[in-house]
Amino acid sequence: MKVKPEIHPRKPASSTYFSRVYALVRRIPRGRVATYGQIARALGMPRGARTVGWAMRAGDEKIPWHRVVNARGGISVRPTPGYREQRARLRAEGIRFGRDARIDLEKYGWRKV
DNA sequence: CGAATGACCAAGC
DNA sequence: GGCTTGGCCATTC
Repeated sequence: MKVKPEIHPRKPASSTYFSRVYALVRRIPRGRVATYGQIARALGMPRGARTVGWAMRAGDEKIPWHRVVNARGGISVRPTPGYREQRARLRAEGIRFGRDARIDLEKYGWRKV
């Protein structure tokens, strides 16, 4: 049976790109959400959505990471406890989820970017 | 430097 | 509408 690799968080990113991602994520207003791809584009990486996801995973608790969702308006990170937490936080900000646990990006999407 | 990683995305069946 | 595939790209080892 396969040994599962531990989910040790890789070192918190201390790089400029991540910092830039964090800076942008911090600007997402309460009650709004942005997508990974949206943030990536805003930073000049139209195809670097995955990298944005990494920045989140690298984890800095000071940022409103819960306001970042995927392009379908859904929450990633499902098998983790973070999923419930993210959903709870968003709902606390007045964001409603559809039947498929999806957010209406037309309504709650952050357009500032 | 090469290989692996991953909280993504768009396109194709 | 859901599942699979390939591409993306910075960071890590």
